[in-house]
Amino acid sequence: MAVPDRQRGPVPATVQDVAARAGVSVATVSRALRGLPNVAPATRSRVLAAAAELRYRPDPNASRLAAGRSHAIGIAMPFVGQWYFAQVLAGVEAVLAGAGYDLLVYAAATPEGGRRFLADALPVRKRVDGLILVDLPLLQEEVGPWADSGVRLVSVGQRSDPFPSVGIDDEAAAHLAVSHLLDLGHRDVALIGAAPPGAHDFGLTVPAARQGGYERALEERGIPVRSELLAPAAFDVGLAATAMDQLLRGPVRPTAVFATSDEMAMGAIGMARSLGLDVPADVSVVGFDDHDLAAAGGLTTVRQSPVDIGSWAAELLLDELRTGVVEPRHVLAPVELMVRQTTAPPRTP
Amino acid sequence: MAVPDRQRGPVPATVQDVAARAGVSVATVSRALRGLPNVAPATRSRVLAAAAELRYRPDPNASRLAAGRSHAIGIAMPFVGQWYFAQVLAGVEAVLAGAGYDLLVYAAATPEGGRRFLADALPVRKRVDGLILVDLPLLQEEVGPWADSGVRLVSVGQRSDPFPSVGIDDEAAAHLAVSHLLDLGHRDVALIGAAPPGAHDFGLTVPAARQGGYERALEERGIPVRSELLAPAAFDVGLAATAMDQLLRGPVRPTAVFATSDEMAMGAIGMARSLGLDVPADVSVVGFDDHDLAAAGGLTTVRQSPVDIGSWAAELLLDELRTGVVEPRHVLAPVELMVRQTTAPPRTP
DNA sequence: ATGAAAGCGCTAACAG
DNA sequence: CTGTTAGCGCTTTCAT
Repeated sequence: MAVPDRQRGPVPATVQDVAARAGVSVATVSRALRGLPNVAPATRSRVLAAAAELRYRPDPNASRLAAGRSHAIGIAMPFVGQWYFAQVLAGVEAVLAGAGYDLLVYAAATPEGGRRFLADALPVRKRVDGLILVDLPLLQEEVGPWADSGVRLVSVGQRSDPFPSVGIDDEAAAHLAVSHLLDLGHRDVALIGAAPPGAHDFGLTVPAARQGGYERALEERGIPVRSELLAPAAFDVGLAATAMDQLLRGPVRPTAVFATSDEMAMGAIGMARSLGLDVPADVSVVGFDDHDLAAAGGLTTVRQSPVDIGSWAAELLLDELRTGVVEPRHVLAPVELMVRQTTAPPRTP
Repeated sequence: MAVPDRQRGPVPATVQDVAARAGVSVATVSRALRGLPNVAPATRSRVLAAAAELRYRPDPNASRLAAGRSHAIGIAMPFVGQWYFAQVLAGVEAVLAGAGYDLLVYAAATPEGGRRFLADALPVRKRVDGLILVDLPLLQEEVGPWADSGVRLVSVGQRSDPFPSVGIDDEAAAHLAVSHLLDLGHRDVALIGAAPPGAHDFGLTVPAARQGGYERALEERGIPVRSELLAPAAFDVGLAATAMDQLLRGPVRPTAVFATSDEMAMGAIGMARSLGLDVPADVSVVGFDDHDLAAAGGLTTVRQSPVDIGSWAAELLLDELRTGVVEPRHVLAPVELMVRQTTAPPRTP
């Protein structure tokens, strides 16, 4: 038996082989291939030619071990299957692929899972040079360990000072959405996606910020915030539908609803319609995100571009990795109100 | 200056440290920590204790280099942002995280990108032990190089013989959807998501298989397939809306439409409604996938569970990696017709 | 059951 | 500008 089952085919070439073929030392090969200075042009092209002929590919693990850098970055988030997260991931992936970095994905799945992940930097160190945290709340006491770990952090959405971040102004965006409803004449505006009790325990700020914008918009018009109109729904379509059902049967029936994600908005609209109500005639709904399906559904919403947000986060991280400089910038991504067909003035009684 | 900016904090412990602390050799530490046999129970617990005290974490790169295995798997797909792919990714991630494997993500973005990725196995070898190909068509001549590369392959959706795969029976699923429409009495049934000209050049079989099921259902009832009712839309919401627009204005106005993804179905429905038509009274629409938003939208569709498909693919791959045995199985995942509110009998004229 | 020692393939001083 | 030479931290024969 000549070869063990795996690993057939031509034995991969190593730096040694390339060096021999080019008639130089391995050090020169390493320099030439990585584009470092202090290599004579003629030598470099000889090395390049030899490498090409041998179809040489550096072993990433050997170089990671020797250099202490992985040329990989990680992205950690609550779920990979939800629209927003998948979009951010897409944006990150595109930038990293272009830069020749590997992308590792970590999903937290539950708040506890997120806590466990953030609580210990050791498992990821040496695996990635940097990490993008998407809507995962870093606690104050975890900052030090991560800073010491050598893993560069950038956060998306949820901010994690003192690390750089990319995201939108959630408070202002929510204010924009709710003001649109108020401008139309609504006064009984419900919030689907309110900050749930306990969210603060996990340090989540996004739901709270959006609720803050909702409250400010109401208060600016002298409309009191009523807890009966506040429904948490954990960014889940089904829970949003249930919440809508209860709101519509509740003591004060809202004439309009602000859902803090388009997925929740669609769940709410579906419920309203299955209850025989017309949207927007009977109840207006404004969402958040501008989901790929929002336009098709005629959904009025606040648009953000998670793909861009992901791209910027990746670029921020790559910059930091390349320059070594940590600029604790906070990039604010734009939002825009997209008025479509799910909002209208309240029915005049 | 005591320490270089990066890499502060306690210097990470190595096997050497653990060995010293436990009073054994590094070889024994290595064996004990990995649960290999031939380690006295007492010794093992001493090593475990020492490792815990030192907060030891093996350096993945060193072990990859020495052992020649990465304990990482990759997933390659056309897009990470689309619902189906994001779900598959979620399923894969969950299984791998549980198994302690790293997950690397590669997106092809274009057919050409996919071709380039598949054309050369070298870049991923040593990075991952296995690779899950989602709807990426491997050409015959690429099989050998991948088999030789040592990277284990499993495909999802699009099949890549002789490698194992997980997926649904696209032909049968489409047949199910279209038969539902025919059972309702429709005869002019359009297909949004037809195999585009050129798809075959890339070896894509999924659109063709779904179209095959559509055609068979019609033929079984003696209904001729008319090319005017066949519209490609590249799994894109906007293109589907455009296609719907043209179909509804075309020579033979369909009374029903089968869209090969829910996203396309929703685009089509949105267009129909904005044209003042009622769904399903004026035109029935059946989708494909059972997207998270399908139920909320009352969309009739063929359900599949991409999360499960991803999980199974990951498990297949892990089995193969652990046992070394390649069982060229083809796992067929279930589908189910979900009849909701977007389909009804054609209006009787 | 345990230890000694030889690498895995590459990078990074340090010389020259 | 180029070569020599240590390692990086772990796994794995081969002894014992």
